[in-house]
Amino acid sequence: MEATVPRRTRIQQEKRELILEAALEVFSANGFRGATIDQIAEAAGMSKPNLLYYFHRKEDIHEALMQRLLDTWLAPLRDLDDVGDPLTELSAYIRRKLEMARDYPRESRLFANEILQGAPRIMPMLEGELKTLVDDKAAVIKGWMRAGRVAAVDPYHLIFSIWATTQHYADFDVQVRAVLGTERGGEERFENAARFLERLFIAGLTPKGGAD
Amino acid sequence: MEATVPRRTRIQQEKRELILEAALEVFSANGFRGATIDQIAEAAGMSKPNLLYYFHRKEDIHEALMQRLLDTWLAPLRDLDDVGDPLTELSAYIRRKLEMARDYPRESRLFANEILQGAPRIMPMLEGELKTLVDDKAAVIKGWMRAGRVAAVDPYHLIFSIWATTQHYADFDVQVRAVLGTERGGEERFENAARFLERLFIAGLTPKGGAD
DNA sequence: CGAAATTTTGACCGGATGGACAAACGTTAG
DNA sequence: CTAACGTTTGTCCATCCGGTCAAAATTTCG
Repeated sequence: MEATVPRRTRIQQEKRELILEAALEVFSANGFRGATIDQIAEAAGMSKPNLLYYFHRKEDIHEALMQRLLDTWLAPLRDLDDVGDPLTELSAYIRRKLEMARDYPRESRLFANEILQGAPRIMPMLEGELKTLVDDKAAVIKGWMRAGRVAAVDPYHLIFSIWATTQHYADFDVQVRAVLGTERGGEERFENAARFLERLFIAGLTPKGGAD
Repeated sequence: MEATVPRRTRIQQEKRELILEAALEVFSANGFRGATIDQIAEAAGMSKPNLLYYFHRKEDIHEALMQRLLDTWLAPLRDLDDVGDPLTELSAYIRRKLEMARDYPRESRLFANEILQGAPRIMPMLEGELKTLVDDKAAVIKGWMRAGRVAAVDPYHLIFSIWATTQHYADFDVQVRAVLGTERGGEERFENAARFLERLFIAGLTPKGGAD
């Protein structure tokens, strides 16, 4: 009797890992339908039947990828904590999200692809886990607002705008680069973005005088 | 001798229109590779060979769609004008962009799909027409900043963040709905978003005291 | 070593899909 | 009426792609 998820051998573990890494590359660049099993197999350095020995269906790969990514992806929001200075806490959240867009653009695009297509494969997670988490954190932010420590705005749309602005640098990367050009579009664009976003949100969230 | 783009008959005009409308629906929902000519033909109420009589290749449809959409899509930014109050001007821009996300979500998703895949078919436009336009408007905004009429921030990232936040409500619509739930996710979500975004950007752009 | 279990692969299948084509249909004008 | 032109469709083809299968290669373990 083993644990709930007993990956057989060490080879299985490694090969599944290899496949998921390759699949992340291919899915994020081409979307689910645009990606082919052959592409993933080649990127993973194995034959198609061999890949299908580890994941029986294309959708299984995608599902496994999603499952693992959701935790990583939502971690920054989970870490948004009630203790500490609200503005510092929110600043840190924005910075972490932007760092994730910079360091894990494939993950961001994978999600974006899935959502754009109507989230056919992760809708239950959106309505369940994600909604619960956001409701929870929105309540935390609302608490700060009631205490006058943060300007009173809609916490849901605040979270949406943080997602949108940060993930933009991963999802729309080619557009950002094209517009900034070769000189201004180097790696320093993330620092400039960080500076801008920090300023934008801090200004928008700093409570007015001593109202309420 | 006709004009540069002489659509032969009136029937041709109408049918091409019909096809592009259907293609917008199908491409925006499934992406380029995910969309099939059969789907588009069915949505347009004609047979596949008939459709191919008007557009010889699938890519031709996509290209025609893009061409026509770019003008509409960039119109709000083009209208950003040097005259008038800067904050009012920028507010109007944000509002118009959000209205477009509400009224033309398919167009937004079509672009998002294309950019996400690396913009293989519109890269020249991004580096040419789009970059020129943004450079132009960034200069206008910079002028406002030099005059102390708007807080000094990076105008490029300002534009990116306006794009990101507004288009988010079209591109990530299902996620927004899922998180807001059935009650808060009705049509009033756009009004709430407008209120929030207006406040966020106005706060971020209002110049400090009377510095400089 | 050698049998059993695991892993890998070449060959193949069926359905989907982009596209070609010629024949049929309709419309217009002499 | 009928020739000419524009439009529509049924049929077909080649390729791609997800997935199967049996056999071969490799690893594991007694």
